[in-house]
Amino acid sequence: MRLHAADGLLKVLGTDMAILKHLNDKQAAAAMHSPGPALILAGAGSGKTRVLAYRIAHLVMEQGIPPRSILAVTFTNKAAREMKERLERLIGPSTAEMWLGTFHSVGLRILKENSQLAGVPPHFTVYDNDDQIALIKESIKELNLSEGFARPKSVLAHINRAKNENIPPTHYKTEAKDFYREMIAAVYKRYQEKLRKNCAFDFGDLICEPIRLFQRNPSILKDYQSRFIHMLVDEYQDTNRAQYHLINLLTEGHRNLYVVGDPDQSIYGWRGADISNILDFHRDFPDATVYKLEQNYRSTGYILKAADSLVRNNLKRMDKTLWTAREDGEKVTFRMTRNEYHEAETVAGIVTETMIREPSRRYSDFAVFYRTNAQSRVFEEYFLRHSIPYTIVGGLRFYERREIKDSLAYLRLIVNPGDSLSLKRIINTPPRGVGKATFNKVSVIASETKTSLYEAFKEACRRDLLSRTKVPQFIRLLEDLKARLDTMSPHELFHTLIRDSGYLEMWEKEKTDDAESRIENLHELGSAIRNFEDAGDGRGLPEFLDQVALISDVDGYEDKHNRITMMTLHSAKGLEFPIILMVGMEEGLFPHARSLENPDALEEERRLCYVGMTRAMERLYLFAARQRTVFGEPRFQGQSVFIDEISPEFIEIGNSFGPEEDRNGIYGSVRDYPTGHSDYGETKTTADLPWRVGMRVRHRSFGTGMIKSVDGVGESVKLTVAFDGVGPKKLMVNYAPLVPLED
DNA sequence: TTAATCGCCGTTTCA
DNA sequence: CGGCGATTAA
Repeated sequence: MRLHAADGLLKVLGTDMAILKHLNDKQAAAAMHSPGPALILAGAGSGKTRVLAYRIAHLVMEQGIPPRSILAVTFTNKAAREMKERLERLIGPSTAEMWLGTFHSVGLRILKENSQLAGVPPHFTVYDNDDQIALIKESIKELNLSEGFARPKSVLAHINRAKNENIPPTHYKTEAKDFYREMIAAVYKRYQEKLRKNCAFDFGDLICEPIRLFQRNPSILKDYQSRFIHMLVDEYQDTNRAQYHLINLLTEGHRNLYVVGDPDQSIYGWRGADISNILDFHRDFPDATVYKLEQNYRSTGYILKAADSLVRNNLKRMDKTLWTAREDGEKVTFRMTRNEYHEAETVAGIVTETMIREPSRRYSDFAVFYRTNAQSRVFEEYFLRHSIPYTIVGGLRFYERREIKDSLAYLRLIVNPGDSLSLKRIINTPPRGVGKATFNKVSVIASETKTSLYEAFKEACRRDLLSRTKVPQFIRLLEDLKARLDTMSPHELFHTLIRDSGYLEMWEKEKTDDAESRIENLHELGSAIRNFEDAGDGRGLPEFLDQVALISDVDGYEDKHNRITMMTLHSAKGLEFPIILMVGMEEGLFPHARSLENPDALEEERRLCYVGMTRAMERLYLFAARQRTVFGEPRFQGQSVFIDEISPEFIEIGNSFGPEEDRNGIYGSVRDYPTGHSDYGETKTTADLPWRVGMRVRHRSFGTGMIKSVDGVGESVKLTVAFDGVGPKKLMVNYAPLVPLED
């Protein structure tokens, strides 16, 4: 039965035939599940994305479900985009009618479609973390609380947690047991009022507000319920309470809820993810069919077994056994290094050596995973210095840079003049003669007239209070651009704005390298806007700003460049690489110190480690540093418990020191590492080494050659060797199969 | 009002 | 070590 003509592959093949051909039995059964609730327990690398795609194809092509009646939620925009491309190939362009996005983008879309009922103008703003902090600081000040007691960061954590559980300020207040919680409740209330005054939503609101909208307008909910006949949720183990609530509302009539997930990969507990959503799925849907996908297609045997032996240490766990038809491959390797510099060097050594030994290798085959973003710096420096191509996913995000946030604030203000936070950010950037005193004066006008700050500044201009400042001409510029919002192209508007507001000039006259790169970033933002525009269907500035707000780290990541990828373990979810190098495997860093006293948090760290390990297809290396500089102070932490928890038969444990240091034991040679600038804490000199310029050597694959130069010290020595007939190669003696040639 | 300097403080992970 | 807020000087 094929009610919907489509142009994709499956039109010719027959969908179910294709499913039987391209999926294994378990996958096929899951993809062809008949209506009603289903839980797909999909282990790492078990092909869940494929199942999800074929499931949707099956619904459309065989069950005759119109694409517009399908709502599919993924974890990142990138995953959504990939799913969309895949489906397009399978079923053709009707894919465009489906709702396919992240929870946040779906929430945003619902709110945009019903902005009036949600009580905001259609061009509301989405606030990010920094905006949230700024708003909370304002709230704390206004309530005359001290920032020492009400620390903005932890207040935000509490508020976010409440929103993750769909708890509104009023409810929070009645539950508040102690003084601290009452304080939080007060800030939460004030914060929420401020959000509305600014015509803004935060991330939590993108889930909670649709829920509220539906509860207050049952007919609207009905519309969505009858529209979306099937709902599919990927990464179900990472949904939070509020999302769970939203899912239940949307599916309560037809109960066609199809969720895919893996409890062992739940790593967002700190973001409110509630693992019991998946563990207790059978309680909510006793009639649900459960499908288990346990065949792993990604990793070699030892990698999989090592990861499995680790995660088995968790007590709160659904039992499952992943297996692979692939060969055992190489054992997982653990290496203790001297310090973080030596760690970077060792990692780089393995990469370059592998590149030399295996000619078909590309840099993009490698990924470095770490627990915290701060760890990337050392690697970045090392790779930069040694011209090893790399790319970093996440970290200081493009859209979080100051110049970008400033320009976005300018743009937001034009789209949403109610956004007082953005106004506050840029009213005196560049300096326009608006200091504290002036600002307060205008704030008073705002509260007297009960308008936004922007209106208040306009009013102040009218009253001629700001003639000493550059505000009047600035306001004129904004008004002018606001009027041209619909006629002028977004990138033109952007360029006019940063030019005429003096923002660009502010950086131009600085003439530092830093300022120069900021200007480059501004141009890059300009082209990002232009690309967005060119991508089509009349989407303008407001849509651009929405999209920017929901962008994630991995969203922009493309592996087409031949570079080593570096990212946090959290960003690594859903990706895979032939060779993985996981660094910083030290107690206190990974598992992180803050999880050590809490068993649940420790289990989450362990799952995070599991996620990282299972990204590896062929080889997995783990590293720790014996000494690491934290807060500018040297710290010594032992190797991670996770190393000890991996069954010894799957892992080979060693260190990257010479035998001499090894003899000193773990802490024995501490004083050998001067805190000064002696490169890698190494005390040996090149004189100790057998390698000398001019010496002849033999390499297993390159044959014989002569040493041209010797760089570095100790066993981190790098040699440049001119091989006879092969040419010059850079090698690390540590890893290169190199022997001196006796003449 | 603005710029410069001092001292404190705290590190996960993110849409 | 680095970022931010508060304090001070111009």
